[in-house]
Amino acid sequence: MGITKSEHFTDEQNELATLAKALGHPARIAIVQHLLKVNSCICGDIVNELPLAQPTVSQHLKELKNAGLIKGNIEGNAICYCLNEEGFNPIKSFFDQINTYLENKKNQCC
Amino acid sequence: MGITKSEHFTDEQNELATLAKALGHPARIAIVQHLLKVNSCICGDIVNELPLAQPTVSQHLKELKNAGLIKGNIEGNAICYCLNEEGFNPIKSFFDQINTYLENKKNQCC
DNA sequence: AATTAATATCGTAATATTGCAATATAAATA
DNA sequence: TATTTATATTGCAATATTACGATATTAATT
Repeated sequence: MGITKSEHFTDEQNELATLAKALGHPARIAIVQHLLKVNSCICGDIVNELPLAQPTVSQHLKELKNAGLIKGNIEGNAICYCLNEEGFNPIKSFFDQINTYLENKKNQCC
Repeated sequence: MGITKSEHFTDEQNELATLAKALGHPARIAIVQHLLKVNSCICGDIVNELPLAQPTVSQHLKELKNAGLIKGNIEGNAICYCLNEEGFNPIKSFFDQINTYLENKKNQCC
């Protein structure tokens, strides 16, 4: 990302940015969309779904997991992934604020 | 970002990722939050608000503008920025989907 | 016209991200 | 226990992001 002065921002700002950044790649959007569709699936299904090599998918899954947006359960020698409800809460309330604002403000700029 | 194979993903996935990436930095979250609070303000106010130099802030504003999340109106020799309502639509409907899903699914993983 | 004020752009160093081959790990199965 | 299957980790090259000093641009003011 380059040099980021995260110490100069609030915890909330850093948390929201981390969540947004986790969603800031089409492969990770595709993973979330796939989990929305199938509810839960093993890693191999996602590898088949995406146009990327297995290590690359594994890395994207790791980033989504680190951000708290998905969770993985060991299931035999496979790992079953699904969305993590609580992980979306901060970003959900952020967009709720924005939506409420935009609905009331009717977009009058300057 | 490194090598990103955006041609392998759908337009929707690329668009959502672009919007999320634009919000994936605490400075840009802070800018959006500030605009939420003051409705609109000139660039210089944002420079004073953030712990970053003017060229850096200008660059962050440019990225938010390129993503369509804010717009800037020339006002004398200053530029007045505010949120761009339509820009948030794709990401809004994406999170609406996620919220609807999570409310109905009650988070049953695997 | 020169100066000031506000913002953008350029250039560049430091750092982060992306992608994947090679390899490691861990569980199931033969 | 050797092999297969599923996933993660390592290492590295290519590329992107971040930050900011220096400088350019543009409009207002003197």
